[in-house]
Amino acid sequence: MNTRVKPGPPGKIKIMNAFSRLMEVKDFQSITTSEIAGNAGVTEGLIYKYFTDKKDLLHQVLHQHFAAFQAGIEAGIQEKQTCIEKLKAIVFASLDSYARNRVLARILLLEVRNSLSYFESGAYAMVKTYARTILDIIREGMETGELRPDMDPFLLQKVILGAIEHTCLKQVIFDKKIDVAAASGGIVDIIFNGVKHHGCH
Amino acid sequence: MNTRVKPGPPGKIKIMNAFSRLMEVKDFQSITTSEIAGNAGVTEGLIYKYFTDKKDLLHQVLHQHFAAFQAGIEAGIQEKQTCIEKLKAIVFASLDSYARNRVLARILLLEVRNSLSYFESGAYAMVKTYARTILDIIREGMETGELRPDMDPFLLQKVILGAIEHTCLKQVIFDKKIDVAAASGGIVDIIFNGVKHHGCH
DNA sequence: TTTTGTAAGTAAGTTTCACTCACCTTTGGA
DNA sequence: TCCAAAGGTGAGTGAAACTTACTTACAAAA
Repeated sequence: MNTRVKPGPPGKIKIMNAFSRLMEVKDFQSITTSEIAGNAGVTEGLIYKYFTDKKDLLHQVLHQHFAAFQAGIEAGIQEKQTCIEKLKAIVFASLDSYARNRVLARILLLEVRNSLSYFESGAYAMVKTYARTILDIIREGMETGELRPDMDPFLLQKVILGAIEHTCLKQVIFDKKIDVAAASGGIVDIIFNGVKHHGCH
Repeated sequence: MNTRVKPGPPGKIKIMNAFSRLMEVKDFQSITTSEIAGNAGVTEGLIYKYFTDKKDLLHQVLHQHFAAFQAGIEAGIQEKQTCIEKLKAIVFASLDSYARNRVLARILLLEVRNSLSYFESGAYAMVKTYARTILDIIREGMETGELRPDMDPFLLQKVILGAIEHTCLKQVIFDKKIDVAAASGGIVDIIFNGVKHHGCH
C-alpha cells in the first residue's frame, strides 16, 4: 500500500482525470472500472498497471486533490500573526476548498472512511498533517494566552474539524451552495466566543 | 423504497441479527450475502424476500438501532428544564450511545452516507427528526434569552452535530475507547463558553 | 375433513464487475 | 541494430449480488 503519487505516464493521468470527472456526478460504488477506462480512452487492464485496486485509484485521486488543498491552507496561515487569526483562516480556507472542489469533499467526507486501506494510504497521511497543523496552533494559542489554558486541545481540534465537515455535508450530499464567508464567520464566532448569553460586557 | 421496519418473520429477524453481528467485526463492503445467509442459518435467496437490496438491509438495521438511540435521547431531555441542560443531555447521550453501540455508530458515520438511497430511507427520516430536535431547542434557547440571539441556529446545530460525530470517529474507526463524560463535558464547555481567553470575569 | 390461498423458505441459476494474465508496441539508450 | 523496459491491450476468470421457478407450512373457508 501507500503508493506514492507521481505525475506519471499519460495513461495514468487520463485514468485519474476520467475518474475524477465521473466522481462529480456519481458515487464511487456505482462507477465501474469499464466506465472509467472507456471515459479515459484506455483499456480496463491498464488501470491495474498503475493502481493496485479501484480503491487505490480513489486514494491517489484524493491525494492529488488534497495536496492542492493543503498548499492553499499553509499559504493562507503563513501571513497571519495570531493563533486566532490562523484558525479563522483555516476554517475559511477549508470551507472554501470543499465548496470549490466537490470531488475532494465527497471523497474525503463520504467515500474513504469506510475501508481500512484508506488509513494506510498516503492520502490519509496528508490529512493527519492537516489535522496536526490545527492542533499545533491550538497548543501555541494556549501557551501564549490567546486561548483558554484550561481545556483539552484535542477536543477543540475535534470541534473545529467536526464543525467544518458537518457544514459541508449538506452541500456535498445535496449539491446545495453555501455562503462560505458567512458560515466560516459564524462557526468561528460560535467557537471562540461561545453561545451562552450573558448580560455583562 | 422507504420500507418500514416491522418485527416480522423469524427469517427476517435472523438475517438482521446476523448482519448486525457481522458489522461489529467487518465493514459493509466486505460482508457477503452468502456470509449473512450462512450466519443466519437461512438461504441467500431469503434475504431478497425481505430486503430489496443489500443496502436496504443496512438501512433497516440502522433504523432499528437508531430507534433505540432516539428513544434514549428523548427520555434524557424530558426531565431537563433549561435549554442548555437539554443540549448538554443530548451531547452526552449521543456520545454515550455511539460508544455503547459501535454498530450504530459505524453504520451511521461511515457506511450509509455515500449512497443516495440512504437519504430516501426511513432511517434517514429518523436522523432528521433527531437533528430537528436539536434545532428546536436552540431556537427556544435563543427566544428565552439563554442563548445569544445574534447567531444562526443552523450553524450552532452543525457545530454541535459535527463535534459529536468527529469525537466518535477515532473511536469507531480505530476501536479506541473514549471517556464519554469528559468528552461531552469538554465539548459543551467549549461551545457554550467559547475558547477565547479573557482576563476579565 | 378437504380445499385453497398466502406467507416462509429453498436451490439452482444468471449477470455484472473487479481483477488477472499472457501478449503486443513503442521508445530510448548502448 | 539490438534489446530492455515501460506503456498499453483484450480476452478471460471467479466471486458475489441478485433472480426466478419451485416447495413447504399453515391457517381459514367450504
